[in-house]
Amino acid sequence: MQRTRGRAPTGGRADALSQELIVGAAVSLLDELGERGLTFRLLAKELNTGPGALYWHVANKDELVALAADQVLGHAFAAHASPEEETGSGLRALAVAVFDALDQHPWAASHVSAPPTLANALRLLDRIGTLVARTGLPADRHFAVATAISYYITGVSAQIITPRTTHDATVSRDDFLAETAQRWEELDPADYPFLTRTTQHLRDHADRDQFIAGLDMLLDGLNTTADPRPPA
Amino acid sequence: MQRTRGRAPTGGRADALSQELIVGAAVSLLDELGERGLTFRLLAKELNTGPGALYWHVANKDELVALAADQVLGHAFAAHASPEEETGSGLRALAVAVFDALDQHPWAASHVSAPPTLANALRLLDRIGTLVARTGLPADRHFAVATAISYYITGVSAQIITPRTTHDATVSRDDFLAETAQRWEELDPADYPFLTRTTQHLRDHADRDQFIAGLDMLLDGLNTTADPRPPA
DNA sequence: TTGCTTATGGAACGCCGGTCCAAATGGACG
DNA sequence: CGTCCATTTGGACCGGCGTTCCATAAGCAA
Repeated sequence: MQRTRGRAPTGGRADALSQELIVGAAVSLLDELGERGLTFRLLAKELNTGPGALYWHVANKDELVALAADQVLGHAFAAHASPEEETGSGLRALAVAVFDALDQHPWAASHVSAPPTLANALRLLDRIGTLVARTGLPADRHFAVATAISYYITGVSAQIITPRTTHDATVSRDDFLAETAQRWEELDPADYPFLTRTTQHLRDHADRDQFIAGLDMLLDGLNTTADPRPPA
Repeated sequence: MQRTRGRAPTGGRADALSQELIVGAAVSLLDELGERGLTFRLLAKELNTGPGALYWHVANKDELVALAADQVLGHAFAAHASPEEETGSGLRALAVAVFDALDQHPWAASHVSAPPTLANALRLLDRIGTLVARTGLPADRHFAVATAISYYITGVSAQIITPRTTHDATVSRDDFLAETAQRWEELDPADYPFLTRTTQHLRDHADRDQFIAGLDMLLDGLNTTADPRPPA
């Protein structure tokens, strides 16, 4: 296997395989069929080759999916693009861009991991850290704060988005929420005082807004500790 | 399949199978071998039966793992136990209890999902909501805030804990961090100004403290919006 | 042309999740 | 105490998966 090395020294075949090509095709298949539907046999057929050839460019399925997820993470930077913004909303915009990217490729949400080793995951953490460093925060807290934000972005996105890949595709999100809400209503209010009271909010909530609501809480906490106490 | 119904009407066999028994054995096997190592064949052998019998009590592997993860979540309540505390540290203690429970069963971290349908996931969200409701927060924000905290707890725990299940068990966590730190050091500081600067923090950080650091940021954000502005 | 490295792709291996169904079990009823 | 029947069991089996193996092809250097 070549793995880490770059392209072939020169020309190569016209129909040459490459890791980028394989990962690209994998992303398409994952979008279409989900993680369970991605198969080395199917992927090979898609690329007019055999399963064995793929293993020359990719170690195994885990690595393939990880690379595919990292490529999706790259979409977020393409959409975001502008690193030169003021601190607060810079972090906010970056976070939302990541959420949106993962939202369009739900299978990827549960495969972006930390501490990052893949290219785009590295870029993400670095950008967050750079934005955090522009705050008034003492330097020795930069790492903890940056990773906390990074963990929030990828972890909470995964929590919100992943369920969509699990549920039967035949039942819509609204129907699923309505069902869940009804089940909550049938619980004993003595055991579940909160849930039985909040079913309407469950029905009405928008995933993206919830991600942002929590994000704003987190960033508010950041500002509280960043500025010792701003004038009232 | 019986699935949702309770026990057999009366006695039943001495060596009778049950969902609890199966899930309990599954947890042991998952602790020992991880998700990939859990097999219906192996589990059946462990319980002195055949794979077919298990499917009478459990729909499929996904459900089995979800039930097992929910049982692990239950451990957190056993450790926490005291719902009658003041608001701030009540949420904090509950969150940490969940993190610790998942920390001891890493395979479970990526399988606690929301919106909850399983027993202990429901209990968790309800407790969080109840504690949030004791804050001065307006009632129409309870749902968003409670789910944000719930998402943080399960999502960030998963981010922090899950990688441990992936890495080769032969290499220690410290070695892995050292390797990663070195790779970060070798990056171009022009492309990765933050990462190349913060490798020592990566080496030294404790996972549990990082979870708590982010949690405190989030809860600070909650207090900021809860109290309009406390006296200075 | 020759020899070697790089890359291919199809056959084969071992194992898995899941289904099927013949048989065993043990109360309910007479 | 014997018969019946719903419940539950468990082993054989199926299709398909990830991965490995290896005979072969394609490009490159001499």
